[in-house]
Amino acid sequence: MGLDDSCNTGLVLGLGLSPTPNNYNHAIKKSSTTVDHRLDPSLTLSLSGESYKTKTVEMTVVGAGDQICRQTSSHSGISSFSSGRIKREREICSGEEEAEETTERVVCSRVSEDHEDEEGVSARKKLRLTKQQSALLEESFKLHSTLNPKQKQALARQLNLRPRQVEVWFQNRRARTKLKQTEVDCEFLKKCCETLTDENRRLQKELQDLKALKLSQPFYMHMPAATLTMCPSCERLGGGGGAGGGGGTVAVDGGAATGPFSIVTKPRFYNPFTNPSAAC
DNA sequence: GCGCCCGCAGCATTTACCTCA
DNA sequence: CGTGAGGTAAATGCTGCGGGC
Repeated sequence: MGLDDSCNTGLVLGLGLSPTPNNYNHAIKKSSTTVDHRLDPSLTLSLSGESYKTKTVEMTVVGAGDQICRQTSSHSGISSFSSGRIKREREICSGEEEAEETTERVVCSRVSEDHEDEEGVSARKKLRLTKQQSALLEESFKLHSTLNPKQKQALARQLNLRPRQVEVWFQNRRARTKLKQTEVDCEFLKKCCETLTDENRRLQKELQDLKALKLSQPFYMHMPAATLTMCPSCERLGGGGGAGGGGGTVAVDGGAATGPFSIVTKPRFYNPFTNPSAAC
């Protein structure tokens, strides 16, 4: 992630406010679903955002029959699905049933097969994807973080999974990516905050030193030039105009030639958002 | 053109299962 | 062996968007 990536988000770090990065986390957590309306400082974690539109695909909900064959686990590995999401189940499942003969792949289960116990409580068993399946899904995710129905279908067929499972996997995968990115960004912002705090502290101290210097040498202007002190950090002559500063804040001048000792100054205030190398 | 409804996809959040220390 | 934490598959509810009317 480049620094610019996280800095073009309208995020503002304000010095002088108590740095509480945890608020950031909270904000992200609560900005649910209204991605477009984020006004709070936030990081936009945009994924590739392929947009596609599909037509309704009709399917027949197949009855029982598929078996779970787990390669690496000793559990039965039957995945169950609540029947409440019929809409979701209305996906193309053609071809899934073709995979019955495979000996090594996970095969999807069906709603009707989902054993409910006597009380009718569905027993949700967790499917564990094989390494092969995970690897292929990962590969696919690298190519596209979202899938169109055809891709989903093809992938599902390839993996002997139901399209819904592929879809869920991609959803969860996107969520994990986003979470990871959020953590990274949070760390980055913490560092930025620390850096800026340090910088501010340093500048405040520098200002105090300059003020003290000015007080101790009130008539320095009449002294020979050789005795003038030079600011060690910015190579600006001490006692230059406008060193008064207001209320503890450090004025960052643009190097305008106003006083008798005006020198072109280096840009002193460093903004981690524009100076990535120095920031973190 | 505009508003309404519908279907769909994606997301955030939650739940539940599984593994492992 | 029991347990808690962490990972993750799956469920649920909501929102935004596009298309049809």
